[in-house]
Amino acid sequence: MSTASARAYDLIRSLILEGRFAPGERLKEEELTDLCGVSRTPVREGLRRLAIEGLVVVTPHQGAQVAAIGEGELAEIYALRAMIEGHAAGRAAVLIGDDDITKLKALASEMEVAVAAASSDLGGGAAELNARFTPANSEFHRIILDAAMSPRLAAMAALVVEIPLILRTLARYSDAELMRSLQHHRELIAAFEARDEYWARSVMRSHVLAASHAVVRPGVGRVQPD
Amino acid sequence: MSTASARAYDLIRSLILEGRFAPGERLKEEELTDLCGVSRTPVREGLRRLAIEGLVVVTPHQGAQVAAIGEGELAEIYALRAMIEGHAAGRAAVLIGDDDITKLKALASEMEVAVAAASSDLGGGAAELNARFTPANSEFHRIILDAAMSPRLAAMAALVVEIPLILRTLARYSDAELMRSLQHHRELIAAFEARDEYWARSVMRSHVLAASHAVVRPGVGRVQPD
DNA sequence: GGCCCGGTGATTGTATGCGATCTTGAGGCT
DNA sequence: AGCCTCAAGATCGCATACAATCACCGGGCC
Repeated sequence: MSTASARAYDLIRSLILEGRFAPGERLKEEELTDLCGVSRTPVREGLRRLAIEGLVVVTPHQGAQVAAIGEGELAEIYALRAMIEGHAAGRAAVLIGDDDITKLKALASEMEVAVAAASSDLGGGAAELNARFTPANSEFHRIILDAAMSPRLAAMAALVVEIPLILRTLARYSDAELMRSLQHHRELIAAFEARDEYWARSVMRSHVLAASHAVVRPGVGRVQPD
Repeated sequence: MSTASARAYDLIRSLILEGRFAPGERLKEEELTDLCGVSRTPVREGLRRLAIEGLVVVTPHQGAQVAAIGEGELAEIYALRAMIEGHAAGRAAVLIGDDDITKLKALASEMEVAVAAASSDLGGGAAELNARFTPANSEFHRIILDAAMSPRLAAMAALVVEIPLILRTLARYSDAELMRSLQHHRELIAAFEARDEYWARSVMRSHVLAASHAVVRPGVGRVQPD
């Protein structure tokens, strides 16, 4: 139990990402105080941090509420994410170490196993997929981001990576889209091993934009062209 | 005097940007309390905000210190800035209104006048340039960013726009570089009037990358290719 | 003489109290 | 009936007090 502020931040954040708070719902500081077991001061700090990450919005003298995002906004977020993570992948291709590539391979395998297991027993597969695929996928992307060795880039990524998670969209992925996602992971690893930053960036962009189309269906509108 | 928190944030921020605190210098909360005339609580909030914007770094139980950035880091920051502001310019080209374009023209003229005045009376021109050119330039970029209508994009820009200002690099611009900068402004306006997002993005990228080379001299290393 | 260790001062982290501001509801006026 | 006004309740913002932690320094031990 290091700092109370970190605990408040982590707890509120996970509650939001788990969907325990509805988008737009007002978050009263005192209420969160009871939930976290800490005082209002660290709660406030955590809330401000989340506000900057875009998970909540705070309006002066009115408190915080869970961020609610529209379709067009989501499309823009994915476009930004493609740009940011593409850039990160490009840098990572130059800077990444062999040990990290090894980890990426392990994670790619794990995701492949998860998808295979989910498609074999149909029905209850979605939940299991969320439980096994999502953490590995997050870790996969995190390793690449860390390999880029740019704290500012990481801060930018934080602004756009977590928002889509509020919508927990994985269940809407079709089998074809999942397979394509797995192939993207393998292709990224190949690009890293070739130390080809342009290739890595292109694949990552494709990866994110493909996910974008899986989430915001009718057509994502403007897409970042090369 | 709206909120004390905002005042603390603004004051500390401007003090850092004015160079009143040396990079790496430790910022004690109580000391800032005296400077701002507010309590420690809003000072802490402002400090955390600045930390996320990258102007200061806070280490637990050790307080905050002004961010110190190296050459390589600066090059990376400019690369990110080219990417972010380029994207913003592209979006702005589609979304910007005629009134904003009018404002951009006025600002471009003002900067041209400032440069002309500075080059006529040589010597003390640099200070005047900083006083007249820099605010107009900041406003110019801010209008474009606002026209992009993406709060997350604006948040990303905040991460990379202000850091180079710590180094107050304008004095190192050569006359040729200044002229090129002015031409970029005019070309950007032309791209906006043509509603050509690709053109606008390219020009903005050029604009930022040119500035990058004016600041980190020996060669900025990797540059974001098309 | 160098290194480890504990005490002390300073500084940050947290809790709580008070004042300011906003929201909400009822009541009166147009 | 609809709108405005205003008062009560609730909630946020800020200040201050207390607790936890860390850095520094002097002394003892190896």
